[in-house]
Amino acid sequence: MKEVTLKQIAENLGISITTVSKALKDYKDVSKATKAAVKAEAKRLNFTPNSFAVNLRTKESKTVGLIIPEVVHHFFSSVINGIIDKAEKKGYLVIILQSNESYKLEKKQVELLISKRVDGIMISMANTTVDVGHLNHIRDLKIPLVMFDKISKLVACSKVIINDRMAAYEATKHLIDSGCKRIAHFRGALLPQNSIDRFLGYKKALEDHGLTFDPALVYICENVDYDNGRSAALQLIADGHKIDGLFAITDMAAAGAITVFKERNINVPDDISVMGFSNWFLSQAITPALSTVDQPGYEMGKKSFKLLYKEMRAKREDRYLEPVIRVLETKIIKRQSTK
Amino acid sequence: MKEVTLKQIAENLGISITTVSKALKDYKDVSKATKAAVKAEAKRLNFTPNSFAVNLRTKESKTVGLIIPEVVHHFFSSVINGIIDKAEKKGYLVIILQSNESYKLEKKQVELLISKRVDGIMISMANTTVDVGHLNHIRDLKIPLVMFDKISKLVACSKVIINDRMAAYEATKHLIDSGCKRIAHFRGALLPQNSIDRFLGYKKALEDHGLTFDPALVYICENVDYDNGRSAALQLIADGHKIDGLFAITDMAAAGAITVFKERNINVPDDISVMGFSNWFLSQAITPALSTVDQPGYEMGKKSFKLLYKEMRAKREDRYLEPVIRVLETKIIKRQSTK
DNA sequence: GTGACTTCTTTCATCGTTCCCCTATTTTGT
DNA sequence: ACAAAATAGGGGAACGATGAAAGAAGTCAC
Repeated sequence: MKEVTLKQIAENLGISITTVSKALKDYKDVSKATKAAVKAEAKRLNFTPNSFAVNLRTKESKTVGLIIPEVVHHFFSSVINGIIDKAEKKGYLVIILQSNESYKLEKKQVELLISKRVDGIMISMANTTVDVGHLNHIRDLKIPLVMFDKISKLVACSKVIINDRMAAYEATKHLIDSGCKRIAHFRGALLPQNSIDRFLGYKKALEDHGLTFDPALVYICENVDYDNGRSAALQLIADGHKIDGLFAITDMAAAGAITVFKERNINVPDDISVMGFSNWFLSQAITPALSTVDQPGYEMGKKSFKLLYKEMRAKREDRYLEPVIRVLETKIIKRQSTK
Repeated sequence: MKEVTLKQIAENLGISITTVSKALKDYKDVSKATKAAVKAEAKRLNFTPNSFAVNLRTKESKTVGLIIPEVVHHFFSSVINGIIDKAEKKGYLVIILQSNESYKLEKKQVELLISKRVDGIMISMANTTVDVGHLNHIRDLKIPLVMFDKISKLVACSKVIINDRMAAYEATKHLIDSGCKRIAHFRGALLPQNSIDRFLGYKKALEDHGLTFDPALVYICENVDYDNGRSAALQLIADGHKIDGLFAITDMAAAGAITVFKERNINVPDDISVMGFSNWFLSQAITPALSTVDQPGYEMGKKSFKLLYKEMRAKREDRYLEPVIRVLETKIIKRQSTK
């Protein structure tokens, strides 16, 4: 039960280790006969190169790291899907870490990936991350880095995002187009940029279409989940606001609100039209089916890896690549929760 | 911009590489003074051991592989969550691959992980996997292996599962207890054992409670998703069966069925009570909220890694560990879709 | 003074590949 | 026929860390 190594094969065939190595990699300076013999013996012994040794020599591990806030999340798991699909095709494996929205953990994980010497890193920032020193550290070490979705302008690396502001603008416009005059907004916490951008898009859409923006109609959902949506909706009702439209920052929050409306016999969409954001499974399964903004998670994952891959290749060839920013298309999905 | 190595530190301090190595690992045979000097210099230069070299020497990478059918899936992403949380605490990283329910891909991925020399492998089988040669190959190589959820009896390794049969029995019993007399079942495809087990649990519950099992009331959902649930429900109605209960193999399928029932003005739970399986987000967000079986994904992930960890430790110490099977508790979650 | 012991440090061999740089041998050109 | 070039293969030093074993230096006892 010994490990099969190049040495083993070389001894069996009475040739040098070098020749075996070259033969297996189809170097031109080995004769066909030798190559054939080596390959046959390698197959016979079921030889697989020791990747630890290869890593050490080549200084590459064909492994990339991915840090995301949460795994159990429709959008992020779609991104993971896109990343590992694409990565596998290019011969890369993906190590996944989740920051649980914690800056401290995120920082530690970055260091961990660096010490593991992954060939590249992809990250979507935790909400609580304000200092980006750890991310710039990655750049300082010349490790390829790509950020997606939750990014920071303070890090000069390639990024893949959607235009949150425009998407929110379109979502709000859809509500306006369908006749809504007083539109509330359930926004996220103050920190992640996406939450701000979506809010700004909402506000801009109102202003551009002759509706006055009323800050009282904006509610904050700390975790943008189902329960948050419920409580914001309850608060909205308790506050006695008469609205005919709601744009919620996530589908979960929208779903929570819809449940509350149903409980209170408020008809969706006749009394209040509701727009969500993300297009999770959920949105088609609830009643009424939720109109929402499709956020292309899988595409984002694929694109992110693609950019990372280019950077890794450039690095290998000692080239420098100017960071690029890719903005992916979103689209409005009209279902039954809007007219 | 050179890499910092032991050699570097040794030269700076005018001592040998070995001493540096030992000092950093707190070997007892290095003087305190030297240790302090080495540590100071290491910190000053920001030294991190080259993990490639360490891997090669120690023949360990502190990395484990995980193969699952799908990432974008509430249950599996919960398992991932449990695994990487636990793994990280023990200093292990997790490489995730998804088989997309394909046997061919799964097999390739197993070989890939073996060639990458991960310290252990965790897997939940693809539905289409019947031959388990690739899994036994893992065992032959003495690589620690743990299977979870979708397992095979033909592989002698540790496993973490739920008792699908009993859980389905309990779910069906809940329907019976709430007064249902004619209970339909939306089952999964023929292949994965879970699907069979749940079906058997359903059948047994009927028989044990004096209800006759009617094969005509069992519908097959190929992908057990929302659309499958819808079409099965439509078929059920078209077939003209009068039922007062439905046990669907997944929450998604149950949600699809409920939508159809609502469209046809069939009241849930008054006319038909519905039970799902898994307890996804979804189940609390739809109307009526879905009664279901809670499947502890996070726990399963944690437990699986724990078992793998034990095996990896045993291997390092050249001990042999008898495979164990852990059966996790499920519980019935009563919501509004059942009486 | 010499053997026996500590205590600290170095030497050396490895892990398994890769790749630069040689040496033979054969082929080609003129 | 002989220099130049092409072909085939081998030697051996890395890569960076580890650890068994040997060496050096100092301490102590009798």
